Amino acid sequence: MEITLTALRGRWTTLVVRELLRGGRTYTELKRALPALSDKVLSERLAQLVEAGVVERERRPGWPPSTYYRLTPHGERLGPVLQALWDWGAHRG
Amino acid sequence: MEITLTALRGRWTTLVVRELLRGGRTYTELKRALPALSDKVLSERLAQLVEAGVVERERRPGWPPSTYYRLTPHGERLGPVLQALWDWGAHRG
DNA sequence: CTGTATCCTGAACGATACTG
DNA sequence: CAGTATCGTTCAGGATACAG
Repeated sequence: MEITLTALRGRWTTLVVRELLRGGRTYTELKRALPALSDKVLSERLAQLVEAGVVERERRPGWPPSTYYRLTPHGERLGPVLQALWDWGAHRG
Repeated sequence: MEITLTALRGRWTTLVVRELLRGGRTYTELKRALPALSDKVLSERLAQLVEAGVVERERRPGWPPSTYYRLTPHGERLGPVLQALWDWGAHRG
């Protein structure tokens, strides 16, 4: 379970995952969807998620340069779990 | 969902909740169960959880002084959610 | 026993500038 | 376009001392 804490640590990490749960995205698309994140933070979170095996990174050849991010199968399995977490938060206690 | 992030923010928060999912605990019992946490961190996390409506605090009269912590109904509902998170982490994918 | 006060470290964040 | 470099800020956390 320490694993989970390491994989999802960071204030913005789950929001990046949420964006990718809706489908693969390029760097620019993620940036537009999450304007609150600086380039630095977005890059750091993506690298962390790749390292954790949650996200897969694919450089695309051609011009303009493009990098595509998508969830791995492991990352996809995070969907219902995070949904449950958010539902809990939306619920008045 | 920002609510969830605020309520559970902090590296140790979910571990404190996990301990309380097994039943109410006094401060000393929590401290023994989570020896990695300094008094300061344990107090801070408990105060944060009380503030978030996840945990209930009850001072008990008599000697020695004692304070009892237990999950609120809202906190109890966190059980299966966190379990799912930990299961995800335990699963190599 | 159940905390609070103080001081310090390190991680995450934020803003701006710059490169392949 | 997709980042890295740099610098400053903020905040969770660790250690120790002390108080109600």
